[in-house]
Amino acid sequence: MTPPAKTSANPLFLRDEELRQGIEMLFYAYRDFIAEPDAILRRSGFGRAHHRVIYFVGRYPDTTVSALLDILQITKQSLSRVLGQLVRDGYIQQVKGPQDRRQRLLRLTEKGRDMELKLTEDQRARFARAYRDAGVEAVDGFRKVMLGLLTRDEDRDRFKRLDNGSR
Amino acid sequence: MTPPAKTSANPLFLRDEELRQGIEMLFYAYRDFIAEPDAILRRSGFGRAHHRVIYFVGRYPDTTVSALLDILQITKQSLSRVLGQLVRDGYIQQVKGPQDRRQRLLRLTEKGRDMELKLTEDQRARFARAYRDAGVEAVDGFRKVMLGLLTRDEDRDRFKRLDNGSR
DNA sequence: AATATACGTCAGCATTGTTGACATATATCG
DNA sequence: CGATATATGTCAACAATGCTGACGTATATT
Repeated sequence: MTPPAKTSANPLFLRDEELRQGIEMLFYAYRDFIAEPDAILRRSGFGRAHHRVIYFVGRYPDTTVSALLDILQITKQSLSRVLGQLVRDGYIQQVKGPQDRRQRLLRLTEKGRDMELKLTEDQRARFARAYRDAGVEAVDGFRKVMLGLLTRDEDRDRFKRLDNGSR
Repeated sequence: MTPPAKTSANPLFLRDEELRQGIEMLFYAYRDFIAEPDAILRRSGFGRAHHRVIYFVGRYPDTTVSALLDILQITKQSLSRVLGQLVRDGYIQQVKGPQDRRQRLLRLTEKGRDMELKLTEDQRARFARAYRDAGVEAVDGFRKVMLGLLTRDEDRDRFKRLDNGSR
């Protein structure tokens, strides 16, 4: 009838400690991950939301507004504000969908591409270093856990196995 | 003199693809990670910033304001706003530091503890599921990579190896 | 022809970050 | 002891980015 004790001999406590470490690692990693882009954006008069839009438009050229909304999980009004600025300032170009002419397909301009590379430079370097130091096996474990954290299968599907063609 | 081609035979492209998948996994994981707490907070009239304060005060009882600022990496004015609300609403209690009486040591009240558990319930369940599905080896890799992503050694030091006492 | 969908827009509000300035209590140093 | 540094708090203004609600237009589908 005694409550679970918080000692290292208690497996329930160990488990909670492990889970909380995960929570915190995610917090710290994300905090550090956005620090450098945020500083760059600040100097350019933009914010984190602009970065996300630039990133995913660069990643999925000719994507639709709906698809972008589904990725970002924000309202169209929130997206509209930053997207409008990026279009007006010449970072993103909109073209009517060839099949469905209601769509506005999004793509980066040269200027947008330059900005995208500048913004993700630190983030890519950060992953390059972490991956290199941890080793391929650890990277595989990292991916497994990260995918397990996601809510939707459709998001997991975005990460098809990397193939180096050596078959 | 040809530029690097974006084909699956090109190792540079493969590498960039791998790094970008890392970037995106972090984005999606974080997005999903905060969705449920955000919804709860919204109903309680709080925001994400309140969650972070409640979480870390719960994690490090009797921590100082400075230590909390160092974790959150925000200004004291930003912290002050949410911390003040949490103290006024009875979630957090402040006591003068016994050694250094300039300090205001922070700890959760019963009410604060309840809220903390409610807020992290989904996050802990999320990690429990991801860890279980991925396996212990993957978890180890996950931790290695996550720690590699951090900027500061002092943050890495927060994650001492888990010890199950079986030595 | 009616209805649904894709997208845009205006307006207002809340949260959360910032900078800058200033105040108080307490600790430390010379 | 007196000067200085540190820990914390506070007021004010501003910017970015979420949200809800309402309404409008163009195009596709039924």
